[in-house]
Amino acid sequence: MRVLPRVVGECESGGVERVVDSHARSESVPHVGHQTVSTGWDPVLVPDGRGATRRPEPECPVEVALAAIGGRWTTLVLRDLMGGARSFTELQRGLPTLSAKVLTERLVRLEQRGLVERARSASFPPRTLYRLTAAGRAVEPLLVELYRTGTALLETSLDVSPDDSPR
Amino acid sequence: MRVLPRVVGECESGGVERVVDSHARSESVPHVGHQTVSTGWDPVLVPDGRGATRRPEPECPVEVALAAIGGRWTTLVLRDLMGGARSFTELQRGLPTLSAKVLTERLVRLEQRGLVERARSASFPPRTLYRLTAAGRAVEPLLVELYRTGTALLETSLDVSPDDSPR
DNA sequence: CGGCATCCACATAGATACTG
DNA sequence: CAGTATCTATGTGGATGCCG
Repeated sequence: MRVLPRVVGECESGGVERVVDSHARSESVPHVGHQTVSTGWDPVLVPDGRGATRRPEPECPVEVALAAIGGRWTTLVLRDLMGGARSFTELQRGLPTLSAKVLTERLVRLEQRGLVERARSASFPPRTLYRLTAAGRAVEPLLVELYRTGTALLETSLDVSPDDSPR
Repeated sequence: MRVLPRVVGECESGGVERVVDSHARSESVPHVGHQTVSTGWDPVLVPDGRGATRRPEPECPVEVALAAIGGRWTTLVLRDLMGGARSFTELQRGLPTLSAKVLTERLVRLEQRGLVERARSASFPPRTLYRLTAAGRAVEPLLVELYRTGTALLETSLDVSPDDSPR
């Protein structure tokens, strides 16, 4: 993904460029700090300097969001966790063809990113519950928007034919 | 993404399930047609049957949206095209480290999906212009939402450390 | 139950070189 | 200008099997 494939986004920090020949033309990207400054792009799309980048940068908000939901199955896991805490096995039951390996990977990543927290119960049988954190719940509007946009695309170009997406 | 990466989504059509043992428990996914029916998930996340799936299905709106923006560099290309029509070389100038091969791939996919249209001018020197279609413009709110969510994630979990996302 | 360790297959990104 | 053609490296998903 991928997704991602990873997927993509946009950023820019301070004076990171050293490979490109950038110092003779100040035409665009006027070395913005962090606030709303004219970047040459629509300010709705690029509200601050972190989006004014010429390549995929991990610190770019778009990249951060894509990384959070990126990877096959991830949005489905998030969807199921939006309904409340789930155990490993419950998640597997909800997604029967998802292998334990991939589910583990997804949960580890989501936990590393702070979207999910793991709670092991000391009782018997031992149970591990996964639940969304505040950060995890913060992606719900994004999932809704993905659904909405996908619906719009299906209505606009009603062909799409067999899929061959990168991720 | 890889956005991509592959990434993920959710769907369901008519009576597609034949692998799973589904006919003794009508607990969830009550064989919904297309309208708003109780699926066991939050109706905000799963407004219709296409989102009530147990695996990534290409017809699911979420998958469709992710496929549209999926793949490294794709959101950056879309961002630049949001500013108006661009030639191949102009796009390359805006994204200097993006190889011609990948840019070509992205543009072909975006065109196949109906998000971008190509216009060759008969004049000399020959110029090819890429511009967004109505469907392409329809993804702008999604890009905005990605930026917003990414910003929220950066504020919430201000660690994220070096990236190791799948896509 | 809740995973981890392997191995495999394939898709994709990137670099490089060439062309109508 | 606007791509195409290769080749390679890596990553990511899936299957299978084992373990505390």
